[in-house]
Amino acid sequence: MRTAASKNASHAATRGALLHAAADVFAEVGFRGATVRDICRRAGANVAAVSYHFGDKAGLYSEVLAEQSRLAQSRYPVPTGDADPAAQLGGFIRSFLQRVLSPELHARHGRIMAREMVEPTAALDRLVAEAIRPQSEMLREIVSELLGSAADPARVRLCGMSVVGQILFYCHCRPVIDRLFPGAELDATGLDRLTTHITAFSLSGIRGFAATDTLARTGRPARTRRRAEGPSASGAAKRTDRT
Amino acid sequence: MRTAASKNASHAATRGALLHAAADVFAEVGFRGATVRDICRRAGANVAAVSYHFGDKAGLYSEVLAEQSRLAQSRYPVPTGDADPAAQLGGFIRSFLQRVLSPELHARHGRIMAREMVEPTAALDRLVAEAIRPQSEMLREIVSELLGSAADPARVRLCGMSVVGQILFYCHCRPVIDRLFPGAELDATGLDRLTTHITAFSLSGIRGFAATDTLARTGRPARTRRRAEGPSASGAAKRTDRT
DNA sequence: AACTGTTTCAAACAGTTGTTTGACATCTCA
DNA sequence: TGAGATGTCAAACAACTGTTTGAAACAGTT
Repeated sequence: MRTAASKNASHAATRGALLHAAADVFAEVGFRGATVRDICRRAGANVAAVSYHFGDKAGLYSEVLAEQSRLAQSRYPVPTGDADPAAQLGGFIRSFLQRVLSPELHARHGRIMAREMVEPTAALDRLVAEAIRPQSEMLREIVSELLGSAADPARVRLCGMSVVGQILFYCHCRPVIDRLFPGAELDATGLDRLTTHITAFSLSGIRGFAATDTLARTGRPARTRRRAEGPSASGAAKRTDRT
Repeated sequence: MRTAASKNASHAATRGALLHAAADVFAEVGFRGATVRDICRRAGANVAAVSYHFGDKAGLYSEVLAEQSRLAQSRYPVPTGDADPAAQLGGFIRSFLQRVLSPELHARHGRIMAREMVEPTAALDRLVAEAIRPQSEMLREIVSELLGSAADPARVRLCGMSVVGQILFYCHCRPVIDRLFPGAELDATGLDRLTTHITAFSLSGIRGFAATDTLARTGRPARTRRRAEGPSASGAAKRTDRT
């Protein structure tokens, strides 16, 4: 049997060093591109260490994914308060952006998550269950409040994805953005600008749908107040967006 | 010297078969995951064929990327007409969605592009120059018209990215979406619903910024007409969103 | 000191990778 | 027909992959 705590400090040490180095390597070149030799070299450990501590490369990756997810969540949690829905949405967007784009987290967490979403491994199911679905549920409640109680659940989902899509774009397409608009850094103030823009854009977008229900509740036909819009815009959307 | 056309039909034949098979394989497992042996097996060609026809694996990939980009562009071009800006935006969004999500193109073009954006190879520069930047410029002009002539160029850029972000989300995060909301297929009618939603959402979002300028032109202070919003919403955006 | 379980390590293993090689087949043009 | 270019092919090459092995180093207990 093992003697509780003191047995061997080196166990936790090399295990931690492996997780640390692996996060860097996986973020840089992805799961496939990463080699256990490279990871172990950076961690100052032997090649066999991965097999010993995590079973195999996939086990190490899965652990890195879970740890990065926890770390980002505790570093920038979604602020839960009794604020109005608009402020709640702003808080959700801000914390989300910080998790995937803040310089401290993008290099590892953001890039690893982006890769995992585009090119999923067996670890994605666990990630969805433990990290992504709870976030999705939070956003659903916020958008639902903004749209009004009578909102179509499908519309709530679509609006939620419109919000998240805007956020993740800067994470997933960073290489393209850097080439299209060089010099547009994403430091702290850049993140602030992004937060305010996406929040304002999304609030307008969501309220464009909410207007219908709001007016409906007052008994006034929604159509009379709508401005003329493009043919494929909300006019058409009202009839077709069902599921 | 080579004798023009008739020399060897097998040249173009195996070259085409390689491009065809390579597009499938690269879409399925990415550049790194693809093996030239697998590609050649599917193409019914010898292992040495890739080296002979394209120099190396990277050359083949670069050619696949360029060909897929041309193919998608010619299959679903952005409709250019003298329609009003709102309809133009709808057309842009529709064609973009079809290129990356329509069943015929998503399996190859959409997935390859998604991978290339998240995990770029040396071929990304060419792709940006030949395919992405022209699209970006088209969108810039549409959004610019919607926002009004006095619009801040940075705001135009941000709005454009908000639009594209919504679109690409369904392409990049498809594995996650399938797990979060199983059964939500993306057939032709699903694409229609998506088009109308994103168009309506974006028009509202963009017009939320345009309102300021519109009101400013009438000489009326913008603030007086604004509803109360979240602190991090458009109120803050007005002051901070500059670059 | 001897014993125990734990952790590290150099070395090796078996398999796959992209690419090259030189022989062979096929075709064009003189 | 024969010279020469062009395309295909099986085989081999060298490098790298994840993982395993058995011995050695280590720490704590008896």
